Amino acid sequence: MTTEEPRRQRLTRAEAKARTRKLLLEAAAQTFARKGYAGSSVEEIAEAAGFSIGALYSNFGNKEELFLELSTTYNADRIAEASEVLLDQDADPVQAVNEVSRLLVDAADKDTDFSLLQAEFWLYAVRNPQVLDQMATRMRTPRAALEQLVGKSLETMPAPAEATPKAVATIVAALFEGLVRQRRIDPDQVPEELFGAALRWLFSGIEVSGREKKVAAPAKRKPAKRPRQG
Amino acid sequence: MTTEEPRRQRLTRAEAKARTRKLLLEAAAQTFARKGYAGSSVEEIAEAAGFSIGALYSNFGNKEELFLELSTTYNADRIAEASEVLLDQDADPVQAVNEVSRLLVDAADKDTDFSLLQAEFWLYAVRNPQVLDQMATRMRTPRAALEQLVGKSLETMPAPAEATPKAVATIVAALFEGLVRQRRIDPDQVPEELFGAALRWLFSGIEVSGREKKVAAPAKRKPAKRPRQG
DNA sequence: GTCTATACGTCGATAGAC
DNA sequence: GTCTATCGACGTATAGAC
Repeated sequence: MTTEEPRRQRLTRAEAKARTRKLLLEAAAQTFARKGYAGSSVEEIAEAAGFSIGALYSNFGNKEELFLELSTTYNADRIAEASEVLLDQDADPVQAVNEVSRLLVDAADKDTDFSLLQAEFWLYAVRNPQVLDQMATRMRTPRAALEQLVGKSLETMPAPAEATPKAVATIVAALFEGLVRQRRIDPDQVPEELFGAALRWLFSGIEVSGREKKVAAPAKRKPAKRPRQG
Repeated sequence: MTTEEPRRQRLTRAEAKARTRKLLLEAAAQTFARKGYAGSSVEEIAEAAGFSIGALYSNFGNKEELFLELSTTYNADRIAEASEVLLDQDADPVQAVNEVSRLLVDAADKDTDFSLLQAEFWLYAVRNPQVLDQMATRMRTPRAALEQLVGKSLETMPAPAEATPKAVATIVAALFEGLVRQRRIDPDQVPEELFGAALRWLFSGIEVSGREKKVAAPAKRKPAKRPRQG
């Protein structure tokens, strides 16, 4: 056994490095969240992962590349989870929005690093225009999922023309983000129910606005909907 | 003239220092916004203000104290302006909310440092619990002003019991903050009208929710309102 | 009250051993 | 592929001249 050829002991060669990368990225997430990008040293990150500085530079070009790769993979992971949940809702679309918001609040409370990292990513992007485009692009997938969910809700009501899925999705996302942030400063001021209440009021308001204007010029709607299920 | 006693040339002694402090704080705001707290050096700040490192340390204990004082004075200034505008509205409370949101969007677009600094303050506060309390305290004044404005709007409609001024003010603040942030990443996705639209829908939704429940148990209200004006 | 010079530490990144 | 040792640059904060 011990004299076996080193060609593939277990599949160690490539996998060991992948494992190191993963551990380094997790340590980076923790460290960047706690100390910020500029406030975190590569030594700190490497130590938190149980490796040395050399191992870090063997896996990432430099500190900035590590940070940018984290901003990609970290969000990609969350988005994968969230998108599944968002699109897997068969129940009332309106109720689904409520449930989703509940799930997101839970996640935000448990994963205390999340909002900190998002703030770091946002700051970095705003300060580095070329990264800003990347971030806008990455946000497109989860945003599309949210738009789809919101769109389904809007179809159940006589929404006004201004209440496009895109516009309402933007409002919902902003609302959520803002409330999570406020909640970190003063949890008592932002109880869990507030998320659901805000969404209910928002959609109720959209509905009555649509009703007041009667049927608000639905001419642009494509008639070819529900390609399945019929 | 030149041999005159130096007791008070103009009132220079105290005022010169105050002027230096002010210039340093302005330079600090700019630098912290552009580079972040940890990413900014005291030398950079001092240079931007046209002074030396020594002058900075002569006016502030250290980098952290400069940052914390900035977080106080900077917000105090904005709050003073905003509060005036918020409480000076004699028009329709509902319309006033719209106008205020318009003003705030304008301010956010012009003062590009604002949201960056707010993000820095928020991150610093979340990472330093003792500072978090200070921040929560400082936010009380502007929050009270917003609550008052929101409260006036709510009095004009049959709002449900859950729609307290405090709760709705929290939602409005979160909405605004979230939209401003989104707008920095992708301005096209967050047009100016979206702020007003979101607020109209929100308040419309609150109104119909209150109407559906008829008069929603206003038992908790203290009868001793309007101590003046009667 | 402000400036110049400097002490002292830390950080990012590299080179070479294993 | 990872670790240890180290270099050069930069950062905070202080001391003393003016």
